[in-house]
Amino acid sequence: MNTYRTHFCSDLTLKNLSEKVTLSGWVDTIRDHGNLLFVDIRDNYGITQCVIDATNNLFKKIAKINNESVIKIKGEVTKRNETTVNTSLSTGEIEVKIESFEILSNSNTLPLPVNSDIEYGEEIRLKYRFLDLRRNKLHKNILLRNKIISDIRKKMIDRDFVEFQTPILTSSSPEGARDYLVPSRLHQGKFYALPQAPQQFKQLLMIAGFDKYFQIAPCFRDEDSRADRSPGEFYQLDFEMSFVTQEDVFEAIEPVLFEIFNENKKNNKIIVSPYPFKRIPYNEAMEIYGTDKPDLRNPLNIKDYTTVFKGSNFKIFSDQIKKGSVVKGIIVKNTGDQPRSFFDKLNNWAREQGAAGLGYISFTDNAFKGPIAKNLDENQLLSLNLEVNDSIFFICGKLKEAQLFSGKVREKICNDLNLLNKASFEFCWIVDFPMYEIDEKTNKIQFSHNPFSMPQGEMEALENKNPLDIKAYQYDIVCNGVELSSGAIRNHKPEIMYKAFDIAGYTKEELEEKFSGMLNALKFGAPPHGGSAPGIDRIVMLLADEPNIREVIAFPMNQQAMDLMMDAPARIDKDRLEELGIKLIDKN
RNA sequence: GCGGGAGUAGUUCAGCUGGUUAGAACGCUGCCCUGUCACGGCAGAGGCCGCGGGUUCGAAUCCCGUCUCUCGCGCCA
Repeated sequence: MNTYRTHFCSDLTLKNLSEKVTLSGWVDTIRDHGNLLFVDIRDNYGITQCVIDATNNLFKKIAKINNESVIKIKGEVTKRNETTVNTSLSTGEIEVKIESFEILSNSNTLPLPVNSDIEYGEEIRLKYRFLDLRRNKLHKNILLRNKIISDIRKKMIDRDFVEFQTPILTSSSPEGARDYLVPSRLHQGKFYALPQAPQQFKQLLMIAGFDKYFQIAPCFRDEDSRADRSPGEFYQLDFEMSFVTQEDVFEAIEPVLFEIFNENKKNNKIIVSPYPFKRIPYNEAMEIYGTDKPDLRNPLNIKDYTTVFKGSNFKIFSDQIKKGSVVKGIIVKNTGDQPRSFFDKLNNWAREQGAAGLGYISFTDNAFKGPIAKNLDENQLLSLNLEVNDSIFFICGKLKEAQLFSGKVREKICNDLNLLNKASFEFCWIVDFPMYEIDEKTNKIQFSHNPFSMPQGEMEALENKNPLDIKAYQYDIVCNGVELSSGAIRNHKPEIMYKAFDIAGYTKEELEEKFSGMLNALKFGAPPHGGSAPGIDRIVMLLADEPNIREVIAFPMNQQAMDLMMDAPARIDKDRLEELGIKLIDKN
């Protein structure tokens, strides 16, 4: 190939026997037998074993090389003796007999071993990220990420989506997160904001007539991190389409997601749910799964048992029902014969979670057991429809909190009993999100999602319906309990926009001041349009089967939003601050 | 901002209800070793037990404070 190498470290096989080759790469391991030594040389593509014996005068020099030094070796490809073949390497049938070598770059003693798969602390991994990235797992994850992104790009372009770049320095957008701000030198006292998403720009591109937009878009939000939420920045497959209904958007992206998952899954045993994906209305998701991002691999469902307990002798529940509470229950198969401790542990867990407890009834040998059973009469017990060896767990509370806690119980029991079919990706759409909700602190009506979504029923619904009953053309896509994206059919009519904001307590003037660019554009002929934006990092995380998003990002920040390698954020020289017209205040 | 877990050698960890010189493995240094692939063997160096204070004859261990990392909650419409 060139002066550094004729082959990659994954290339050589018996076909290359007797060839004189040159390899360059990192010293993975040296095994020194005194008069014979092996060097495993590693590059992006693989590992090749090289060998030298003490009759060669280079022997002593090679023996002293540190791991992870970069070397170039020249030598002859030789066949390994049958007993010494290594079947776990693609190059395991040959080795290279070293004839000469050159150290291209020395490595100090490593703070973090590279040739090992054991877990290390995140602090050291992030500080020496370049070493961590050399290691097998992370290296593979990043290559997978690249493959997924290039696949996405191909598939979107094949479907006539057009790729755009949108500004990084922009102004605050309508999303609800905190913006990252960048001070302006030319306009002192004013700030740019990094985009939380290219939401307004993609809508403007639709208004500009480009019909189908997409972008592998960087998004910036100054919010606290989670295991599946990178601090600061993340990437979305942002897309938008003109002249479409909600169903058209679903039909456009479902095959892309299905193929991405099906073509990049770890092995062929993994099943990807076929499209069209299940559509679940928000209210139904809350009723059956107790969450708006259900993991459909979990076989447990929540049902309502309020009527069973309404007139029952179980005072704890029936009294609460009189005050407006509901009772939710989860039937779990094959648990009637679990020991008392199983139920006690769950009860204790529920208390730790802040619930009063977790009552249950189990049905075995045609008898109902458990602390609640004696409080129900026969008809009430039979109406539970339990089969032999079923248990049912009850949650009582105000609707929303009962739903949410039932969701936690559903997840907890599923995990404890290991009921999840891990070898599958189960997609669903959550649709019909409410347009508005009540702010519990202020009791005021506010947007529950993106204020730019089109309300179902449009102007007619805004004028005549109770705002809390209005649904939006707003949808999420969920996979295995992970929210991959939010999307919507947008509101493209200014008069509906004014009305929608009016209901949430914004005057026409406030709206025009905040979103003048967008609003103005809608007045010059905006097509009906909508889209969505699946999170790239989360897609890679699912496909790489990683529990933490930092494992699929080359250079992530830590939980405190610091880059330990580049030392960001950092203090800025006084001169620079002065230039920007910024004076720091000492909060202490 | 709040709650859980963690912080001991370069690294991953052990170290009991307080007790003499703080251990192991990997890595590092030196020596031995011609078929290993996590090579093996012998020897050695390496520690402010996160930091500060307190209790005690005595603290890695108990108490208080503080810092750092991490998971969750709030937050992310």
